[in-house]
Amino acid sequence: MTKVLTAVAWPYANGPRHIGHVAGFGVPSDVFSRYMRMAGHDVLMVSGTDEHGTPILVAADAAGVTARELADENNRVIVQDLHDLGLSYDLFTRTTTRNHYAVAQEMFRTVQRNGYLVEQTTHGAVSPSTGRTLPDRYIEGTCPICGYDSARGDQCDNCGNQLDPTDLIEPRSKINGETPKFVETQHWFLDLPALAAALKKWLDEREATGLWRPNVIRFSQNILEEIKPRSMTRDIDWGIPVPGWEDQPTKRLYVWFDAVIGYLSASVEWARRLGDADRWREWWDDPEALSYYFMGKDNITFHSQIWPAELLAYNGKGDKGGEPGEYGELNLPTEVVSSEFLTMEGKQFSSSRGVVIYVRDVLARYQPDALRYFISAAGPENQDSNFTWAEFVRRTNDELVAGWGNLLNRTATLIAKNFGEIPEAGEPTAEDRVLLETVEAAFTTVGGLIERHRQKAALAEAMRTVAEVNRYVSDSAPWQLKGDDQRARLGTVLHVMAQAVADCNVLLSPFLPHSANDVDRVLGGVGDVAPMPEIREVEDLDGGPAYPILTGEYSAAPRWERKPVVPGTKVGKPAPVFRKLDPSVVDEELARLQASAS
RNA sequence: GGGGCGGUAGCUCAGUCGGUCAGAGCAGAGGACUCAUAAUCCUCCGGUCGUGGGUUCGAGCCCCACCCGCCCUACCA
Repeated sequence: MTKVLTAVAWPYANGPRHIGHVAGFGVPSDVFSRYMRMAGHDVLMVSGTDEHGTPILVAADAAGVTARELADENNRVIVQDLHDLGLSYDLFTRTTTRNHYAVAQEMFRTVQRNGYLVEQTTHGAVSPSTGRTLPDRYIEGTCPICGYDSARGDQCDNCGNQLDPTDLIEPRSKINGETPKFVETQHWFLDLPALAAALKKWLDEREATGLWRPNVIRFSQNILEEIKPRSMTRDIDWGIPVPGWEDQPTKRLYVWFDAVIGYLSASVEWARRLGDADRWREWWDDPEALSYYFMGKDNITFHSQIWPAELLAYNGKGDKGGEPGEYGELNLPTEVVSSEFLTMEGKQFSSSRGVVIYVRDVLARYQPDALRYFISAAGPENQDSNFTWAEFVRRTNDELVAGWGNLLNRTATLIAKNFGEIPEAGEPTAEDRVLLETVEAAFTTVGGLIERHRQKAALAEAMRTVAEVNRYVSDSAPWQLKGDDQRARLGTVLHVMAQAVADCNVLLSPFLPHSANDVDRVLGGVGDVAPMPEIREVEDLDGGPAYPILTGEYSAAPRWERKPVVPGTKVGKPAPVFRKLDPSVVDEELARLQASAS
């Protein structure tokens, strides 16, 4: 049994999340975790909402609420979405807990003590009215190169040149239009160059495993070449106070410095809530433990450079040496599993332009497993992929309903009509044996593919197995086995079908957990194939405000192997598990999209 | 500008060590069956693997150039 940390990207709480987000980190991390648990590993799956940073402040100002109020609201929406999708977090928390503040500050202090945080004077833009940092992207003005009047501080969208905000002619704040003030300001910089050699060594070792996706390892190695110190504090009054700068309430930790620490702080919180406060160390301090980080490609920098750099600095493993802090020597990521981007009807998702489908809107109208199926079958695993409603309807109707759902129905109906319970198997024929061997072999192939993060291939293999069973049913034609003299053969065929369907259900359960439980009930079980997360309202462990978490008890998941069906189990006439979609939903959804985009 | 990814059947995509690798699903045509949410099963149709060179006994696969699309470029997260 291996300790496996599934570290899932933290959804940013400036609004509800769209299906591109859950396609990138949510569903793949859950499929992986569910499978690894079934394969006998000790999985700890953690995440939470990321709630600091400028965009949340800006959104809160626009809504006339405080940043905390906005974060509270979006945290709830996101928790509900992830719950409804059936994502099996051991703990889904948030970055505004006191526990997280304490862990982030401990990391900062130790990294600082080890010498990897250096104070530097820099200049940046601030808003004169609020004193807050104005990030480059929040400044616009006239491009000095092409004269475009809405160039951003970091780049001109018209001519594509990279800019410095001080280059802009007549710069103005995108937030309130005022003229930014360029000031000198002190910040703590993470000394990445002092960690570059250690980072390179770690990346080279990771590359040598051959397991990382080519895009990810190449990109990670590439950005190492132009490594520079990077500021880990900001002029902002929303975020985690900077240790040693408590007297300066407008200086806070950079949101990314603390967000990645969430993986550690959530593990700590999980252990504390379990009443076994040091339990998290089994995933973090034991070099044998494995850790997999799931995210979209825009997060690679932070997971294959910033976070490992923080860990190396904390461990005292850079050029400047040092000693680990109270958390001990922490494990660096085993694998950064980044996905690419999902596009929406051929266009990039954009909340501001209305090119977006929110998770909750999909879940309000369609089954969660229909979305999970689409994402698993056609998601942006190794390259960008496109979501279209037509394809969503087709995948649901032709593959989920017509392929898998129909196999279940014909099996259950035949059993219900002829026996009312799963019959005993008689002497198997060669065909029976071949089918059962084929299905059983799929545990190895599908499992191996999931383990190597090739979920599209894994699901395709599972669905190919479903097709094999459908073929067996057609070839065996149990509906033609009518006389008393054929009753024993009929029983055997139906027994084999029941076994094969039960096996397929286990194979599909990491992808389709909700329906896996429904399928189990159709076959006379109690629906305990795929444990589900629950939302729980909890007190902050250290006296902060209460909040909802996502957690669950997943140890009851079945093993990743054949579980023999039990003859005599009652099977009644089935009700469909999967809902077929009317083709008209394509036009309805496209009209909806059109309306929101205009 | 720099870096990266992709361009394979009408559509969506597999093809991980250069040697049955020219594939799957859908769409289209025909047939079988009737247990099943008109689902299922079988057969057929279908490609100059972006373009042009090169390496090799042999190239979707390796090298070079070019065309097209997308992404990243680190003070958005």
